[in-house]
Amino acid sequence: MKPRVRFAPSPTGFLHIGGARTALFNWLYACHTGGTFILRIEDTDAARNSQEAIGVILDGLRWLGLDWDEGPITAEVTGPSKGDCGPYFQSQRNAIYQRRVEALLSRGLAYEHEGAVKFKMQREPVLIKDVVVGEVVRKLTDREEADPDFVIMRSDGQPVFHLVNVVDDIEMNITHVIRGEDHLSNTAKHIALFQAFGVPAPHYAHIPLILNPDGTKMSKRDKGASLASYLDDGFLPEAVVNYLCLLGWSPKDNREKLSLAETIERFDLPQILRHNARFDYEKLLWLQGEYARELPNDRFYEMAVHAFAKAGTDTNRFPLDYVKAALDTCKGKFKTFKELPDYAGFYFRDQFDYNADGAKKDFIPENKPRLQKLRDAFGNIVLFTAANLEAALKATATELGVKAGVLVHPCRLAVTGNTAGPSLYHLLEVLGREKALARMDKAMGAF
RNA sequence: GACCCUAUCGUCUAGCGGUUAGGACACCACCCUUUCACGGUGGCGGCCCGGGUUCAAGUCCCGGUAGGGUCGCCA
Repeated sequence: MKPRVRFAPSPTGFLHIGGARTALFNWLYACHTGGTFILRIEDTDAARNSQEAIGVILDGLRWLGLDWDEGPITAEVTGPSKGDCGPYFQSQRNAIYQRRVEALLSRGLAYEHEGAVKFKMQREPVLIKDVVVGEVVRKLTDREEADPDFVIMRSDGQPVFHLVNVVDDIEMNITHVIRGEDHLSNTAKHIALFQAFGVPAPHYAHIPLILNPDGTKMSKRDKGASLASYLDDGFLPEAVVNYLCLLGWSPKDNREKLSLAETIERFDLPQILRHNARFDYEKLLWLQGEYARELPNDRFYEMAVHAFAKAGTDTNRFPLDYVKAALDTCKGKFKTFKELPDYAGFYFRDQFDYNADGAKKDFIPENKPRLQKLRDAFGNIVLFTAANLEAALKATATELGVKAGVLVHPCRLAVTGNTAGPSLYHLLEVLGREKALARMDKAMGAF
């Protein structure tokens, strides 16, 4: 029988990076084994569910490219779905839970208590066989010792997580439960429930958690906790996926950058690490740079234009050839697309401030006549190309008896306002004679 | 408080009883270079502590310590 795995998030309004990694590992395992990946929405807590919150989950998974074989198609709880085990929203499966609870009740395995229904939990330790962690003997805690039973249906008739989780795993024929290690202790309850229903428990694989850089638990508020923040910050999903694969799993051959196909090929449950991992933003940034550099041009332009639009710059007001030429000078020189509007904004506006440190260093009296001479040399160029600009600048430098850098720095600052940026000669060519010379003229007034 | 999991450079990791403990990110230096980035070379830096077992322990066992998780009519 082919594995059937599921990602079962609850709609809290955001998708945690750790949840995304759990989804990824489930998806990878399904792909690796030719199994089925199911998306089930655990929206039993009516108080904090909303269609928007569900949309966040679907959008996040789609952005990462984690397509599901069974589950909802839209964020609408009564909307269409794919697969034969629906509904895939737990809020729509109440009759099923009701029947299961009644079955336990009638067999004396559960009982009513203050309007709620409690499950009769065994007092003996439970053996959890985990593919990742190994065999774990879970004893009762002191509080559980006092009352080992737990609520499976609230007094308002709504079922509780432990119950619905197990019932749906049974109903949906889940063979492998791959989830965060925060569920390991609860697994004893789940195993007891499976026994009560007379169904063998699935295989369990509890994966380590993702922690903050300082080792503390990564909660909602922490930087980088939300998957959506990576989309907002202009990361590439393939970089995020690649990075997430490296947290708690390793290809073991000293490689970091892996294609999805290779990862699917190599991924398996037993080699998942047992210890938690801290999130390293710098390493993600490095992978982002790796993927950004080799982005196909069409996608690069699309993302770049979008990044500018988001920053309030409509690049469509400029000729397409100009935009593309401008972007070509930037490719591979920045990492996240969020950086781009600052990096190359000078192509799309004539008003900008000069970098203060740069101005202090380069806009000094002795550079003014030099910049004037360079401006004149540029003005005499017939074809305003990078090669000709470079030749003119170097000739001018020789004539003045200075190194090229002496002219390069003030010139860059004059035409871009920045001390760093694309290749000077290429950006001048793209900018064109008129703008380039005008900006140099204007800068000389700032000395 | 109880129960469970974990422990290799700052971080992510390789390691499966015998290694000069390897790689990546970050950091530092140098090279390349008009800036930045890329690339190249080199460097810094680690087996949590204490007991065992063994000819031999990062690797196995026990204890400690530290970190994380769980014990809800949240999921």
